[in-house]
Amino acid sequence: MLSQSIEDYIKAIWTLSEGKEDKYAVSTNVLASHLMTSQASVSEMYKRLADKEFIDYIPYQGGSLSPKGRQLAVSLIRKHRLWEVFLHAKLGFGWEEVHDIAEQLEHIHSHELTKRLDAFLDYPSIDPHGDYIPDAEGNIPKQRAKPLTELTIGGVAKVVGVLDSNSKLLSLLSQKGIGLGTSLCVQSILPFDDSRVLTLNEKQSAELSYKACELILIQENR
Amino acid sequence: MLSQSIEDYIKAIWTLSEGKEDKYAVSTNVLASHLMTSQASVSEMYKRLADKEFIDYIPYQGGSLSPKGRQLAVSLIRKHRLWEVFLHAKLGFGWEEVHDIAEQLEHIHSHELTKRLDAFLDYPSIDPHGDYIPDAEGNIPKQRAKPLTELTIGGVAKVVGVLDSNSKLLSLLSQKGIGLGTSLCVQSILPFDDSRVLTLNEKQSAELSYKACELILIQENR
DNA sequence: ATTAATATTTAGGCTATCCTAAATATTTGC
DNA sequence: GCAAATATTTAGGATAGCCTAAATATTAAT
Repeated sequence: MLSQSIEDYIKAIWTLSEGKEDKYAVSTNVLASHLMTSQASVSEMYKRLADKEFIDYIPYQGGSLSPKGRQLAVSLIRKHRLWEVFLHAKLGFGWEEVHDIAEQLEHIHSHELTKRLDAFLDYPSIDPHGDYIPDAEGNIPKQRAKPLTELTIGGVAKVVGVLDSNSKLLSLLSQKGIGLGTSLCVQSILPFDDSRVLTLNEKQSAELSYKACELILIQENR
Repeated sequence: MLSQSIEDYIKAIWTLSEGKEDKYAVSTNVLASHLMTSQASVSEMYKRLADKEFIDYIPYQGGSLSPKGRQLAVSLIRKHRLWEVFLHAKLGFGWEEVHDIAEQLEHIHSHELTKRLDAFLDYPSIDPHGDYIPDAEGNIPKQRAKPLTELTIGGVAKVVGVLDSNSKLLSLLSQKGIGLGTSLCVQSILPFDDSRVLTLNEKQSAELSYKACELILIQENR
């Protein structure tokens, strides 16, 4: 059984090497200030983590996650983000309040719990901050989802989430035929209020206010 | 901030002195075997707990919860049981599976979380094992709820819960006009299958199978 | 009431985790 | 390419828990 402390270190290393090249090593310096602890503690923990084969550690160079470490990190991130969705969508916490509680909930050990929570939440793919939730196998999209307002005219993308569980927004969207997975294209941007005219699933068209577009997260087709 | 270990001790002392007289002292012996630890560890922890004023401790006599300790214990029990309801009613875990996970969840610190969870679950008063859930002020009924099958003819009681979130049972009950708070009296017990004939709220009467009565929890009027 | 049995505490150690200060490597500036 | 600045590790020590074995209290039995 792993201590909370070990899990915190692993998650921090993952976070700090997000988007960096493979085998990116995190220095004790950077990790210590991220975790608000001393470099000495990090140095010591690096040895312990290397022992347990969670990281590859070269003294004076820093640590990088091993496959085993990355798997643990991603499962923590998955739990963290699923709990954030729960707190926001089911308990009505604001997106800015969910982090600290999820920080504790992510350490609950139960594979079955995670599985059932995922199903209960209807298999969400993004959390209330717009970050992707790794799937059960640990896969996670590389880019961060961006709001529909950042899609330029002619751009084609897929809806991956909505940044608010406000039921009015959701009902507006379902009324217009927009949901998770909907493929859309920006046809034009109207003058004055910047409303978007969209083509949905290459068929119908719909108009959506700037305010609504800000809360819709998309993943652009490459 | 309190450690998980301290919380476990406090909860164990509460559990072991449940139903006993006020100021009932729990011996190191009993507590050690309950927590599967050594008596020496308990003895040591007793000193720490007494220091922090969670217990009154007389060496060689054992420890009893102080008001502060009792308050902490009850808040842990409350969280534990609320999470059990969540796991059972919302995530579909069997009542026998919920304990171990709730054991971890009860240590999550957030007053607001507990409050919102309580509301989300619609302020339940019993957990999936039929135990009462302390309210936000820490009040908890003394007796355990018992199944309707244990109410004798002529006995009057109030429905305090249902031991299964099986929606078929719930819809059967609402169809018959039985819900939380319904006051009922056993008019007769039918031969052969032990079905109960009940008087509801001193007005209508209803018949209920033994199988259904087993899952309905009541609190007898004194 | 004294001894035998039982319960409890103390002593002495262990590990994980943290800390500060000192020692050692590495990097950078000239 | 060496000295100064910076980064990293090691040394030494603290605390919370846990353990076993030894010492001490209490209780029970004759």
